[in-house]
Amino acid sequence: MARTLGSHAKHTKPKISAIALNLFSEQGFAAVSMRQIAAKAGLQAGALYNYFPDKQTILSELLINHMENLLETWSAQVLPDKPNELLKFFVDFHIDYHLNRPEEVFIAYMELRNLSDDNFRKIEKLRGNYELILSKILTDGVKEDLFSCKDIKITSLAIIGMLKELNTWYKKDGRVSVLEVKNIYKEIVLKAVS
Amino acid sequence: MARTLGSHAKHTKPKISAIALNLFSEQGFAAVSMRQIAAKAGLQAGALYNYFPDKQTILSELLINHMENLLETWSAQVLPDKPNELLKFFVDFHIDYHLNRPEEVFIAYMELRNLSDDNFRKIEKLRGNYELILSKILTDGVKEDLFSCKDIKITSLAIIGMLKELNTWYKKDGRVSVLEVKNIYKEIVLKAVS
DNA sequence: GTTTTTTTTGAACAACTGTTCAGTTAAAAT
DNA sequence: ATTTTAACTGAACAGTTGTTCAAAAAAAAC
Repeated sequence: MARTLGSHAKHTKPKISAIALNLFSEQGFAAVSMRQIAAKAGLQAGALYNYFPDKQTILSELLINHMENLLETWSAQVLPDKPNELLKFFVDFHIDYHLNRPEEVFIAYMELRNLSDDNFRKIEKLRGNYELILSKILTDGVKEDLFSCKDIKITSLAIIGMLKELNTWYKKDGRVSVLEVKNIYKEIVLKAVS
Repeated sequence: MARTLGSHAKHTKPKISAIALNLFSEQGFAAVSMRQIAAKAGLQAGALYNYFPDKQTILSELLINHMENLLETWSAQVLPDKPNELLKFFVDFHIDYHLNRPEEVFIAYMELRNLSDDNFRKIEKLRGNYELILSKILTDGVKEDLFSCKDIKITSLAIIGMLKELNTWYKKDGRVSVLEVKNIYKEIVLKAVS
């Protein structure tokens, strides 16, 4: 056998990416083999190399796309201009975006060390941009005397860390709804910078 | 050759553990081989099996010891009894303990999925105990009208998440000292539950 | 209907994986 | 000084790893 019935490159690449995302998030990059990914896509391992030059690129594409998508989605939002409203908006946005993409979020901070130096720097830069969004909100709020905090950079990181933690325990059918969680977090964050 | 000059089991096991900790935290459990660990310890791979029944046990021992140690160290502290003082004490304690053990902390939440179900449950229970320490502080504080928060469980997780984030970016020779970081975090945490 | 292009196979490569164990030697016990 | 025990080697096992590539067949172009 060779080329299989109904094979189409345009469908195959996204399919491989989706399967890889799923497997990487379940078992970790190093524990997933090319044959495993190929099998789930109904292919032989060799066929993957038509779409990706190597295993690492499958991962780095997932991570870079995830971060770029996050930043683009934020840019497309219509933002309130009062810093305290904007901060609440940011918390809502972050929680919505991340709870809807648990697998991307998971690998985005689990598999960084499997990237080449180049790709690692790319991701770090994108991450920095995201942190800057929050830093800017805090800076504006402090200027207008709405917020107060000792160190804006550290506070940004602390808030993002707090929000990130959510992904490690939140279950959609759990004790509290997304709406409630968002309200609780908004209150905590607002008080934290008051 | 066989038994090597100056070989002593009592020194060897902790040495293996320390090397494994280092490699696991650098490259991830799945990416580290038994031969790699053995080589750094000046042994052949087979010798590791005198000390551990399998690879997974090296990891699970590290994780379980880390969590047990954390809880024991907390128990040995002399605690202030006012909830707001206790909360500050908790933040100081957590930051000190964790910044001094970056590798343990790293693998403790990176490598959970490589544990057997049994060992995973053990770790989850120990973790739950640690979260309970914070939950109890918050509960007492709320009772005495010193704190206010919508949901104690979620607030505990949020605070611990915030503190955990610290380990991902803090550098000892960075812009701020440990003391300053602790002060900033204490202020954020106290305001968050005010 | 024929040719070209795209997509995939399947075998092969050399290296590496966790684990077992008979044999060997250093250290401890006598 | 001899025996016993503890520590370790080195080879072997059966399997897996990422990656390459000539050959084959389906799809697209003509």
